[in-house]
Amino acid sequence: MPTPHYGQPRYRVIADELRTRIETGAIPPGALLPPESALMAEYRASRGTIRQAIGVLREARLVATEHGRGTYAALRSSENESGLLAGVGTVELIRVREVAADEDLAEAFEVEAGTALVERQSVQRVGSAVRLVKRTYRLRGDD
Amino acid sequence: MPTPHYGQPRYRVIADELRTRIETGAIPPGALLPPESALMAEYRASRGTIRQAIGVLREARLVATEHGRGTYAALRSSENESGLLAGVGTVELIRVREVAADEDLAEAFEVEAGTALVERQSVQRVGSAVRLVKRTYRLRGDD
DNA sequence: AGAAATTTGTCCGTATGTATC
DNA sequence: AGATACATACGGACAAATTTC
Repeated sequence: MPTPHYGQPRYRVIADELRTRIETGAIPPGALLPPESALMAEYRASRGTIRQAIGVLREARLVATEHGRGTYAALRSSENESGLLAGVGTVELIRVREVAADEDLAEAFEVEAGTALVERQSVQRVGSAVRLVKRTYRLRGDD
Repeated sequence: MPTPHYGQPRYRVIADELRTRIETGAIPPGALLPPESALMAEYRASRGTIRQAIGVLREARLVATEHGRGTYAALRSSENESGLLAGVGTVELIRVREVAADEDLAEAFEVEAGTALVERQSVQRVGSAVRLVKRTYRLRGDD
């Protein structure tokens, strides 16, 4: 199979399909997703494509992956596992994730509430103390 | 070379090296990074690895890529501090209000959830369309 | 305790399509 | 038209963490 990207790329289609499985409970919270090898067979896609699809879900914090174990559907309470405290710089990007637009954001972007937005959170430190937290929101279409 | 290393994936090492070049001014703001082919030769890495490294910097908004052009070092002074895209469109402060800290914010500021924070929301427009919404959070009385 | 199997992580090389200069 | 760069997709390989036998 060469590379026809008509419309949606395959990894996005696969990501959406897996997202639906998680959101409908076909894959319950905390459960393991099928291993990459199984998804390769099911979707007849290469491993790279499967991993790219899972990467989309991971960025959206819908799944979490552990080396040697597998990829789990996220638990609702495991939201604050960012734990990126390495930088000494003044501004540090903490995370990027997809969130559903609340009413305010939906009104600003003129979309329906619940539309997926990309949220970036960063913190500004003075010494070790957090001075400010910044969250920016963009449409998924990007810049 | 099969796959040496570990301790740090190659693409992260390359990303860190490029980040240093940008932050030290070896690659000045707005300047083009070397093309992928040059980085491939310099680091003896495959294209995918180079692109992955650049992807890390792009996500952190340290660089920006343009189709058919190349990858530029970001204009740190105006772009990184504000989180906005330099010089594009108009910025308008929408509102200031007090909100209760959610779990993420409480953890960042090292206070209890529910502590009052000052939230400022502003939007960046290009024409009439909203490009980006920014929300900043500070402790009350901290400016 | 140890070896094998499973699963994810990373890297390589290649190929095709698309967009811009 | 040609060069450059990006997006997507494939296949193969070895490394590392975990589980299973």
